Amino acid sequence: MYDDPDRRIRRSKRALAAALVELTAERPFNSITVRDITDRADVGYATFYRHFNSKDDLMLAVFDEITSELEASAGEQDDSFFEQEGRLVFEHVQKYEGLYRSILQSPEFVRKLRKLLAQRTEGHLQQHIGDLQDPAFPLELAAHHMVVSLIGLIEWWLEEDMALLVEGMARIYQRLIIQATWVALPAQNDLSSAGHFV
Amino acid sequence: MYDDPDRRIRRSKRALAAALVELTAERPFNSITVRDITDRADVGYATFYRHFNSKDDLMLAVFDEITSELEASAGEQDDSFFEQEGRLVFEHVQKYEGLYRSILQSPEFVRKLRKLLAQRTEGHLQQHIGDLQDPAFPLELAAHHMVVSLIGLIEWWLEEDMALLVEGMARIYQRLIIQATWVALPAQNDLSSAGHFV
DNA sequence: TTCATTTTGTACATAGTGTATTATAATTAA
DNA sequence: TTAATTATAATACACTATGTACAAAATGAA
Repeated sequence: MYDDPDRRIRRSKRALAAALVELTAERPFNSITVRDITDRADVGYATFYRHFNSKDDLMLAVFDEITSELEASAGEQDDSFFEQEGRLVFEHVQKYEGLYRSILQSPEFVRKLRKLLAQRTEGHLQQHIGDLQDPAFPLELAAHHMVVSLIGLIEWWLEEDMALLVEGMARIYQRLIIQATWVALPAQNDLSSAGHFV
Repeated sequence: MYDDPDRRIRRSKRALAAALVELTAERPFNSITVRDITDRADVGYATFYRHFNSKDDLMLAVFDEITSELEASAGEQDDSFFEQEGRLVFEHVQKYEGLYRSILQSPEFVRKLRKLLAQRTEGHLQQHIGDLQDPAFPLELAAHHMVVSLIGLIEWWLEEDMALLVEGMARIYQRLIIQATWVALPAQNDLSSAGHFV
């Protein structure tokens, strides 16, 4: 995003992104106009449209920026993926609170976040489970459930102004979502086989 | 909503509500304007604003209308609440598919739907569990989780164009959400005590 | 320094919202 | 049935926001 050879372009994009982050920390995403962003960034109104197609487009770029950071830290973990994931995610939320609050208000971004997480989650489930699929309970649905629940947990945490510690949320996540989903999977519905998850 | 003494008011409101339901079955809620609704309802543009403050306000009224129907059927059940709930909800979704698709696109209505369901769910949990609360895992969070997951399940079902039967979804709901959440609750984390839920 | 490109400021077309007005029509209450 | 009341339709209007167009000025790359 900020890798253009022309310094003016880098400067404009950076200013617009920073302005959006600032504004989303102050008030709801819906209430922010393109003019608000360009004013805050101290950039001409038309300049915005040279680099981004819409307000959502800018948000998407910012979103990609910060999620790649989460992806990177999650990528370092490997077989201990599910144990670490909760902590990493809640730390990330804590760091980018305002942005998460905005993103979670916009169905489009929630969809994007879901897709990102669901893809990873299904892969990891497949890896742990093998091919013991039940057509009455697709693995894809299990992954979807885990992701939706995680996002729900994040929303609840933010609504409660992050009263619980990251570690507490990670533990609840582990128990209520990871472990619970594992147990509910048709092929291995006893705790003893839960392996990594318990 | 339709209980005004003046027949003209009833007629206008009914026409506007029906038009919204029709339009939401055809295309996304966001893309529908007030003018679209009044055109479809064959009602004057300004008339809309005599009865509703906004497009959302109308949707809210329609939403209240159909959820009261769900509430009524759920109210008939009592101690077998959690067993029946899944089937009732998925039947309701099937009946009002277009409306659910619209509602689930709007964060505001999702919030309202959540509140409605969460309140009921927390009450039922309390009733089954008593006062064995753990501050590290509030009952309110368990209820929130159940509701968010249920809505997530509905969304997945709609995305898959309701390929699974109502009964199948109800069974998955029972297993993946009701039973799983019960097991994850701190005080009774063994299957044998699950009582109603297993 | 030169020259290509970006930026700026502004104007404009478009689209949607919500309010106001007024003649007309429907409804209620008497 | 009639009179008073009230809703409706049609339209105009102010307002807000979006996204595009264009010429002049500023800036950066070479």
